[in-house]
Amino acid sequence: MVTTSDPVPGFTCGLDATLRVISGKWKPLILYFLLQAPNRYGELKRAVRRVSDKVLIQQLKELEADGILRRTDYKEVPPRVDYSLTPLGRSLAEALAPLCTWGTENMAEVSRVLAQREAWDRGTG
Amino acid sequence: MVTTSDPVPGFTCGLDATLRVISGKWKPLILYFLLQAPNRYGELKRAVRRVSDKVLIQQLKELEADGILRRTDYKEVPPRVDYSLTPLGRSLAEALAPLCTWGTENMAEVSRVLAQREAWDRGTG
DNA sequence: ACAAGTATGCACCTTTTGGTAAGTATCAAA
DNA sequence: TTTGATACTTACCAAAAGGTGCATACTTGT
Repeated sequence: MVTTSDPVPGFTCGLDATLRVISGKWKPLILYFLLQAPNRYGELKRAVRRVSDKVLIQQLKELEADGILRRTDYKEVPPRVDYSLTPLGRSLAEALAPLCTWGTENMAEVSRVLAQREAWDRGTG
Repeated sequence: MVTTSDPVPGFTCGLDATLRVISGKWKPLILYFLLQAPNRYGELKRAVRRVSDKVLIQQLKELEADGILRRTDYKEVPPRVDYSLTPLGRSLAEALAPLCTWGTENMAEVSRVLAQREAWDRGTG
């Protein structure tokens, strides 16, 4: 099979386009927290529990490059930087809201099912 | 640092829960296509362009294990199997709709910005 | 004097994820 | 009879993604 690799993708649909922007282990969570308000780097880092510095910075940079968020460096010392959503970013974060709701409503179901899958993975994997 | 690994996660929020279910390169696309037309393996494979058999099957299995979709094997020969959303799956797929819309509305922006990032990645990498 | 907090960068390494190519059983069309 | 379609499976491998730990430069609190 010849996986025709397009130099400029050309998405199969809107969802495809969106996924290119939000794929990254912590990106949706970053957007979610930024929508509520926390902005300084340290706060974000504490909000997005268990993320490593390297990856958090990296994903913030990508989101900035994609015009989703804006970085403001106050040039103070000790360093003070904050991150906020651009209008584009805000609209994206809002589009994520139904997923939050879904997760909240089905959290019990999800955690049950995920626990099962882990057990099963250990047997199969 | 000691990354406290929880045996049973305990999500930080609803979004976190949802992400556990839909993470996988092609899962959201699978849900999206199944919402429009519950259907056969081969059709799905053609719809989700560029996915490999191995991964498509694997993600279908996980979604089935998670109660998102249902697999029906007609026990015919040549094989005939189809996949459809469960009610839970349908609600999830519906929650994805705003992301499709967002992607469609901002597709130009997204592809521009993504092309830039690729160029930049090659410089920085 | 020393630790801690601040926002990052970097080298190195592990884990996770996904892809390739081959094979299975059966039937129908060429 | 060879080919192709069907829905998978498996072994092997490459790439992507993420994590760890150390370093920076300056300040505030102990």
